[in-house]
Amino acid sequence: MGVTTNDIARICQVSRTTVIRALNNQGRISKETKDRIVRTAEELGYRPDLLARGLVKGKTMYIGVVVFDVKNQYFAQMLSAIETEAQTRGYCVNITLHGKNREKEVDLIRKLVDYHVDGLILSPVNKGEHFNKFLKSLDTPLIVIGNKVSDEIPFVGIDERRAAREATDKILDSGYERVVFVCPPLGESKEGNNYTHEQRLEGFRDAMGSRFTEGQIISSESYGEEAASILEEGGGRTAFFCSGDIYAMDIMKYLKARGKRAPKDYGIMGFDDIELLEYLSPRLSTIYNSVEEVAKRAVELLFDEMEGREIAMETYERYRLVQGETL
Amino acid sequence: MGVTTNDIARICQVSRTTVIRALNNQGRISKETKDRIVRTAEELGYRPDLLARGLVKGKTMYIGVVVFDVKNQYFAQMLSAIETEAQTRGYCVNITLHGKNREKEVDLIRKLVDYHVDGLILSPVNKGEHFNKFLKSLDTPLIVIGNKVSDEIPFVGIDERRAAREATDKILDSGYERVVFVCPPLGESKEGNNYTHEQRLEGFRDAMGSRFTEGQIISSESYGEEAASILEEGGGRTAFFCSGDIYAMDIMKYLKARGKRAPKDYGIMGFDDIELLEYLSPRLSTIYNSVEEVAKRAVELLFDEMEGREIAMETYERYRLVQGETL
DNA sequence: ATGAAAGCGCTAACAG
DNA sequence: CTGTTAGCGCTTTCAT
Repeated sequence: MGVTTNDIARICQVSRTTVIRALNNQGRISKETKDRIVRTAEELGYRPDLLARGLVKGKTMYIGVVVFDVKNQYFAQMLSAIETEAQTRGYCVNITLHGKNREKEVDLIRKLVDYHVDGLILSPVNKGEHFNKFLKSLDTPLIVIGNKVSDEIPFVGIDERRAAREATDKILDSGYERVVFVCPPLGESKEGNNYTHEQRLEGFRDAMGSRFTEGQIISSESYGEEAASILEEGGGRTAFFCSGDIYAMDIMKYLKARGKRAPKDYGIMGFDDIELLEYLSPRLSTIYNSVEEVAKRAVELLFDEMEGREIAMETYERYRLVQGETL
Repeated sequence: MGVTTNDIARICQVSRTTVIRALNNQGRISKETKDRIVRTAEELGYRPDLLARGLVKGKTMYIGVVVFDVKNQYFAQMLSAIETEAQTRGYCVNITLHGKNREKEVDLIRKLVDYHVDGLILSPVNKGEHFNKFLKSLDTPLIVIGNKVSDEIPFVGIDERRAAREATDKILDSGYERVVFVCPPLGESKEGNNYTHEQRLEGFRDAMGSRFTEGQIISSESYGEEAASILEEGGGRTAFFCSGDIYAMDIMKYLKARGKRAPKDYGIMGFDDIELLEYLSPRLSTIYNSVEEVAKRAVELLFDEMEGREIAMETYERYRLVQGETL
C-alpha cells in the first residue's frame, strides 16, 4: 500500500541500493543524488517498512515487557520507569498483560519472541524447571523482576526476606505482643510463582523465631474479616504485617468501618510504598521497595546482555523502612 | 538462528509449500505427511517468524495503543479493559507511553504503523488540523478515546459537558454559594489536546450561567494552596468541583493538614471515579465515567472498522453521578 | 495431494 | 560514487 524504496528508485532513476544509502545516510553518495532522493521520499511520504527491516536485520529496536496487571500501582510505576529508560536508548517498549493467567503468559512471551523483540523483561507468574527451560530456550536476552525463576535467569529485585525480617523486628520492637502476617497471594494456586511473597514470609519467620506459629498467617481472600475476628479475640496488642500495601489498605478500611483504628487499636505495616499512600491517613508504615530503581536497573542489565556483556545473575537494589503513623 | 520451514522441508523431504500447509492446516494434504511434518516441527521447536508472516500478509494481529501514562488509574483501567477485549478476539495489544510529549506521541504512532499494527487506539495529547491530517494519512483503522481530534476521527467517550453541568447543578442544589472549578490541565500548554477538560469547563459554565466568573477557575499547579486561600477568604459555603479525582484527593489532603475537612468546612466533587477512591474516606462525590465500557466499545468499533464496516464518528457511553460524602 | 516460482520490502556483500 | 545480486522466512497463485 505504501511507498517503497522501489518506487523512489524508479522515480529518481537510480537503484534501490542508492535509495537506501541516501535514506540511511551511510556509504559514499553524492550530495546531489542524495538530496534528490531524500526530497522525493519526503514528498511521497515514504516510510520504511519496519517488518521488512526487522526481518533482514534480525533486530527490531523493541523490548517486550510482560506483567500481569497495570491497575496494580507497583507495576504501573515499574512500567513507567522501564519506558523512560528504554526510550533514552532509542528503543520502544511493547507492554503486554495477562492477568495472572499462566498459559497466556507463556503465549505472550512466545509471541514477543516470534516478533523478534530484542530483549524481554518479565515479572512472571510461572515457575519451575519447565518454565526455566522454556525461558532458556528462547535465546532472547531477558531479565526477571521480582519473582525469581532460577539461578539461570538474571534477576533484579530487593532482598525481600531481609526487608521483611527488619520490618517484623521493627513491629516487635514497637511492643506488639502478637504479629500476624497477611499474605493473600500465598492462598492462591501453588502452581503460581510467589517467590516474592514466599521470601517475605521467610523473613517474617526469621524474625519471629520460636514465637512463630502457623496461626499467625492469613492467606485467605477474606483477610478483612479474619483480621477483625483476630482483634475481637483479644490477646494482647496486635499488629498486622501485610505483604503488600493494598492489603493493609483494605484491612484499615475494613476495621475502620468497625470502629477500630491504627495505631490506637492495632498496628499495621505494609510493603511496597506505592505512590497512592500519600493520599491516605494515617500514613501507613511500610517498606519502600525501589521499584523505579529496580526497573531502571533491569533495563540497564538487559542492554548489557543484549550487547553481549556478562551480567550478574542476581542484582539487589536497596529497600528502606518507611516510618509511618500506623505502628 | 531458529528453525525455519526450509529446515523442516529438507528433513521431511517435501517442499516448503507442503510444510506450510501442514502447519497451518489448510488445503488438501495427506494425513500421513501432515503428521510427520507437524511432529518434526514440534521436535525441532519450530516457531513461525512473525515478522516474515506480517510482511507478506500485511496483517500482524496486533493492535497498538498510545497513551501518556499508566500511573494514572484512569489509563490503567482503560488499558486493562482494552487488553482483555482484544485478547478475546485473538489479538495482542502493544501498549506504548509518551508522557505528554507531543512529538514522541507522533513518533510512537508512526512507529506502530510502520510495524503494521492492524489498528490503533489513542488518547492523544496532540490536536489541530495538522495532527488530524496526520492521522488520516495513516490509513490504519484508529479510534480516539477521550480527547477528540476532529469530526473525521472516530471518537468514543462520555458526554463530558453534560456530566459536568449535572455535577455543578448537584453542587448548587446542595446549597453551596460559591463553586470553584479546579482544572490544572487547563493551565498547561495551549498546544496540547485538552478536549476532555475543556468540555468539563463548558459544562461548569453552562450550569453556572450568569453566576460564572473567571475567578472561579483554578488552573495552576499549586491548586492546593489556592484552594486553601479561597477558603480563608470566607464568603459563603464553598465547594470545589475538580476536573479529575486526583486533584480532589490532593486538595482534601492539603486542606486536611490545615484542619479543614469536607463536607463540614467545604464541599468537593471529583471526576472519573477511579478505583482507589474506595480506600479513602470520606468517600468522594464524583462522576463515574465508564472507562471500562468506553475502552470496550473502542475495541469493538476498531474491529468493525478493521473489518470494513461503517462506524459512527462519535459514540457516547453512559456516565453516572456518584453520591459520596463530600457535598 | 504436492511442488515450483514469484514476491512482500528491505539490507548487505561484492563488483565496477 | 553507484549498481547487481542474493537473501531474510513466509505465503500464495498456478501447475502437475
